[in-house]
Amino acid sequence: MEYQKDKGISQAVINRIPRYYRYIQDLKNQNVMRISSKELAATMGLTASQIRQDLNCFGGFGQQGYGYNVEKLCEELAQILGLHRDRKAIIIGVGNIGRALIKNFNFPGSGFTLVCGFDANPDIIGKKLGGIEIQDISRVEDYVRKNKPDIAVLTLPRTAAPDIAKLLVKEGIRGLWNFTGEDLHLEGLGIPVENVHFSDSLMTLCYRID
Amino acid sequence: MEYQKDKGISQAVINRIPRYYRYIQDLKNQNVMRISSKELAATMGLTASQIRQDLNCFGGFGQQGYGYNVEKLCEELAQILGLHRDRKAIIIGVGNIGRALIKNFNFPGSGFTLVCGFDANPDIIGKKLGGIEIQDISRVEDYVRKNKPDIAVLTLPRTAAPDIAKLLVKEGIRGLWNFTGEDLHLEGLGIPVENVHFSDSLMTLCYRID
DNA sequence: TAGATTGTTAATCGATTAACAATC
DNA sequence: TAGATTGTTAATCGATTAACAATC
Repeated sequence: MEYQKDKGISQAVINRIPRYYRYIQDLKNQNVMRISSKELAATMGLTASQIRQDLNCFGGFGQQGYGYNVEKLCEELAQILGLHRDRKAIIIGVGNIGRALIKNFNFPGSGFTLVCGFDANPDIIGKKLGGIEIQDISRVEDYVRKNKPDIAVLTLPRTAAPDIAKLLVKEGIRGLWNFTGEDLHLEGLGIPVENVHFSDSLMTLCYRID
Repeated sequence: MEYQKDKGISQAVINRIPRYYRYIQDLKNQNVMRISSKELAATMGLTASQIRQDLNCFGGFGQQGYGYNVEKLCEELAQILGLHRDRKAIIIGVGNIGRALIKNFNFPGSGFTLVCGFDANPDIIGKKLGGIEIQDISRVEDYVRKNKPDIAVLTLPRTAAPDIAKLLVKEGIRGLWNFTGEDLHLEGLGIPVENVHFSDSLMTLCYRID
């Protein structure tokens, strides 16, 4: 079954779903059959109440007196997240971060297939890397129009990010996973953007180790 | 002046400080002299009220009828975050992600100097990379005890993460920047941990592009 | 002075937690 | 049946927004 997006679900809840999925997947891999909200809460450092509230935004997956069936819940969470839809992703910028993602990151595990990379460096254009071809950045506009990838991973220099983002949106890209350090969500792009800010994360650590 | 850590300041506020710092730094680089909470709010997509509330957790940095002096506010934010304290960081695991961080990431911009790397691969042990030496992972315990680095960046395989984390804490590490995909904050480590979960971030994007 | 904008208190809103009837 | 645990409503808590007196 496919989940209808209820726009009333808060971002706070949505951000917790991948974490639930991770824990439930681990339990499944350990062949645990069932888990109660109380046990899961203890493992994850949450309250049982919050887990039940969160899951009930999407449906009643549990059973009174029993708890949650791990395998069923795992599948429900995958459905909620849309992991079985096999979205296509392209990556723009094949420097160190781009290469690290291409070679190491488990895209299918998050619902995506990485289909193509783009860069401006003639030394790598035409080469293959981690099973995908690296094309000239000048061809990205044409590529997106013709192949309709769902999202673009932005691992190019920060200064180039806003222009590329606008171009991609114009050609119909549906989401951006943004590693450039530039905030992109505000430009009224009209599509979801996930900004990954390494430096913000490290700075809060700097603050916290008094 | 040094800021005394007021433990009453919420995590929500703390997480916004690096973003304020980024925007104010940009304004400073563009030679903007002053900015009002109203203008800044419009740029950042927040309310003016929230900005004034947030900043006033740390002090009254503005002036009625004028707004905030950009250069002064920039310096205050750097002080709040503790960016001038020149913390020492080591990195554990020099695979693709580790290498990408070593070569590309601006550690000083977040208040840290990367001083040493560790890995198990004999091909790179003893080599230099991005100005730092890569040592044998077996020497990390001794190194931490003797050199007292402030934080460790964990870019090693997930399965090895919990054991290494415990060892580091035992030897006096004061914070962890964790890229392994394993949740580390729950083990009662007693030190701040920043977990960077690429897959969680990408999964929420999968959810949001209906 | 008049206009602008802060710092701060009060009001609102939303998210988390507690409680418990329903039910497996 | 008795015990356990859910789904859900109500209570609490915290965070955001609005309002405004203070003041530059």
